[in-house]
Amino acid sequence: MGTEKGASVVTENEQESTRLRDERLRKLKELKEAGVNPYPYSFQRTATAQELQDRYKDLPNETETEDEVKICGRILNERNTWMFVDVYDESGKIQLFCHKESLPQEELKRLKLLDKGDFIGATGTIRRTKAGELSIRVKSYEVLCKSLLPLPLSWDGFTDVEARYRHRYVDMIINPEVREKLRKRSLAIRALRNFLDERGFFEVETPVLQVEAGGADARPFITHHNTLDIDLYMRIATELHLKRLIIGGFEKVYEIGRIFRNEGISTKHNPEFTMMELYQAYGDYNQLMNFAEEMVQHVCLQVCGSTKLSYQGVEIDFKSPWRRVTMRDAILEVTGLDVDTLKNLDEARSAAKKLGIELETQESVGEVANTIFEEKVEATLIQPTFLIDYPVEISPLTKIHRTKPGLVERFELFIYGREAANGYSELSDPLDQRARLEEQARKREAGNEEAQPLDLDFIMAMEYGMPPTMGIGIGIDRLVMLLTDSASIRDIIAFPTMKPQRKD
RNA sequence: GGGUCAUUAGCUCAACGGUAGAGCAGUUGCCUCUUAAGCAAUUGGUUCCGUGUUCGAAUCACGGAUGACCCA
Repeated sequence: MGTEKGASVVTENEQESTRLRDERLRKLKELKEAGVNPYPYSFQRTATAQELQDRYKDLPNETETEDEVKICGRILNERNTWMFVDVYDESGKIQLFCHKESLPQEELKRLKLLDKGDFIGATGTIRRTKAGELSIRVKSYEVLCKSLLPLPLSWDGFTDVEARYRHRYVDMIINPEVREKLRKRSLAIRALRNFLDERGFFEVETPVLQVEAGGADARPFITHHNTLDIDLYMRIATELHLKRLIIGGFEKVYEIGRIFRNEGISTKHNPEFTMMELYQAYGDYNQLMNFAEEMVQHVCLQVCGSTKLSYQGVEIDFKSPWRRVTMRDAILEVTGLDVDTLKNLDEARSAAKKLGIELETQESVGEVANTIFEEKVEATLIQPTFLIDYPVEISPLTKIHRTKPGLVERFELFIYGREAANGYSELSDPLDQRARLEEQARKREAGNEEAQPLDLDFIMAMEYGMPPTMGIGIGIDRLVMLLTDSASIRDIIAFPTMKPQRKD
């Protein structure tokens, strides 16, 4: 089979016998024969590694204490034939000092049966060595788990990108920054949730399995319900259900949920990702931009301790207020082209061509304008920027602009040249909504797989009446990428989607 | 979807058409000592898979797999 580095020890469904694993099996057997249970049930520690480091930070070198502690964790290094053992728990590292004068003869000999990667629980007294390392003079220890596979511990690190993502648990053991980034992700989501909860928002959960996957321009995953014998789609947005909740009488709702889009995989795209969408009745997109910049700034402060951060060597400042620029002005600034002067599709297409942009299926001035923006302007928006007032043609769920014909009251937030959020004054006119979704359905018929389906139940809900509403979706993964200075979305997803290894 | 590059021991990497190697880890022995870190000896390979070219292929060609980066 085609193997890859880091996985040759374990193939998909079988465990290859290897000399390194066999050594450990031998030790496992010897432990059992000595009456040791290598997989016991629990261990009561009295302190974590970091607690001890903090508690004894002023203990001078070459000092012994009588303070007895019990610690546990995974062994990641050993020096001088198991005299010094580095044990790591979630909080950090503590060194064990296993001296023949402190350990019973039998346990001293049994150290040989340990390996890096094993879990151990140790009891002993606190001391600091002459080299300044806080240690535990071990009086006794017990094996808490015998590991069978060797960890990729090498001075040069565990760097093979593919192996790291495929065996993320190993990556987490070896590379502490993996855990740190996931911790920050959790912190960011908690900060977001706290922010919304404090403002009276109601957290909801809407269906992942849907008969029609609407609310965004994307291709869905298809799945199948056996007893109903129907195909269902995995959601590509939470928008249409959250609006139904607004219609149902909730005035402030949000959902932080997994979204599935059947698209390519890249450093910025994972097929499943997390989105926060919120809807609030009686607000419009101007109010929403104020709210969004306050919210994102809050999350940034909570996670990074500052509104300024460095992303891939570029300083980004999340301090509000953020620049707001219309799509027309942004294009004008960068290209010198005023899209308001384009009277028809032909003019738009030739203007785009002059800018060196190749067009494909764009069938309206608005779509061409959006393409020009994406090609020429998007990458220049480094600091947080609200791009406002989008063409109606690409915004089927958005309310018509109150003063500018052909435009809608929509913004997208760009940071580091990437889309980070999308918000608008929600379309509440059911007749207009029906017309716009029918137009989308027409595009779908014409072969555009990303055009939105006609969700008749959603239209019906709208006909019962939806108050003026503002709504926004924020891509959590991309935000966390910024907050953790991660180049790849895979770095902030615990188990990113990987193509399986083919077996031949 | 297109291009470029990568894949060799558990990990990190050499070898560039002529006997597959190193460091680390592993094993054994000595040592009760440390901070990449004791000393000595030593094991370990489907060179990602397949088909060619060649007297001879990790190396060259073609096809495939997976990944990374860039582009659309």
